[in-house]
Amino acid sequence: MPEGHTLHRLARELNERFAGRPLRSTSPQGRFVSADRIDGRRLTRATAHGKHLFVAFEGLAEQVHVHLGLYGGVTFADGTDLPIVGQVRWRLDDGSTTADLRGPTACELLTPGEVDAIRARLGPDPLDPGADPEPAARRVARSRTPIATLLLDQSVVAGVGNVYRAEVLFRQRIDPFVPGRDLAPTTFGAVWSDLVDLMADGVRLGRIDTVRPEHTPEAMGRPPRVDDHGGEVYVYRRDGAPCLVCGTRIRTATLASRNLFWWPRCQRRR
DNA sequence: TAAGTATGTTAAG
DNA sequence: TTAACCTACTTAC
Repeated sequence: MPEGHTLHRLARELNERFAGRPLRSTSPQGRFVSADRIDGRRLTRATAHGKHLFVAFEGLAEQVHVHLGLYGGVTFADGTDLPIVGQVRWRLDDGSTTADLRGPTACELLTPGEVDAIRARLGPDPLDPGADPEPAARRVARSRTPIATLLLDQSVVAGVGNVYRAEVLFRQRIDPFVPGRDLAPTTFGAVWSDLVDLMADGVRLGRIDTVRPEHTPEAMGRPPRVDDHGGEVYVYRRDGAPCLVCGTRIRTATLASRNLFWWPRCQRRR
């Protein structure tokens, strides 16, 4: 379930559970070859930038870089020496809790220079309280690329994935195909501040909920919905269903090889 | 048993 | 633009 909120939540959980504690580090699957260089060290700090996680350890200049890709994830469980279930790339335990990482695109030990290089190619992150959205606004304002494509470009805004993209464009009533340069001057600012709120909710709740109180099934007098990905949303993967606002049907299309969901009737703003 | 799918990214053509 | 890669789970045959 990895959009930016998942990684920030994971960084927080690693800090809460493991910071300052010496950890056992192994690679049950054998594919994280540097796991033993971490074994026995104390975790000093886990940080997230967009969808990237960096984990630092005492006495080690390098940091572990993790990217979960499409379906990677970390599970925490009480106990140690637990049986290995499935493919576990990296296992950490502090003597009482075990964390297992499965299915990441990246799990590697990187030099400070390599870490800087990754961070340098990422845009501002709505989950970073000190982030400056101006560089992102400038990129959008100069681009002929559709706003829906720009929002998934991690060098423009870091951490937005396919769900937040579809949902923020619906909430702001923006036509996904409008070129960035054709958006009204205030529109990107509204997108950014909505992302700041939505993604902070995502970190807090551990799921993506985007439906405003006035549009919940209860408020609308409709039966409750269960979305397979676990959140309450307006458009993501609701193709064929009626729009929660106007009742017409959602459209779906492929844009830059990702599924896009939107309602043309509600999303006309530029 | 095989195929398809998923909140992602990179490299090859 | 396409294929490849990482894993688990569901659906089709």
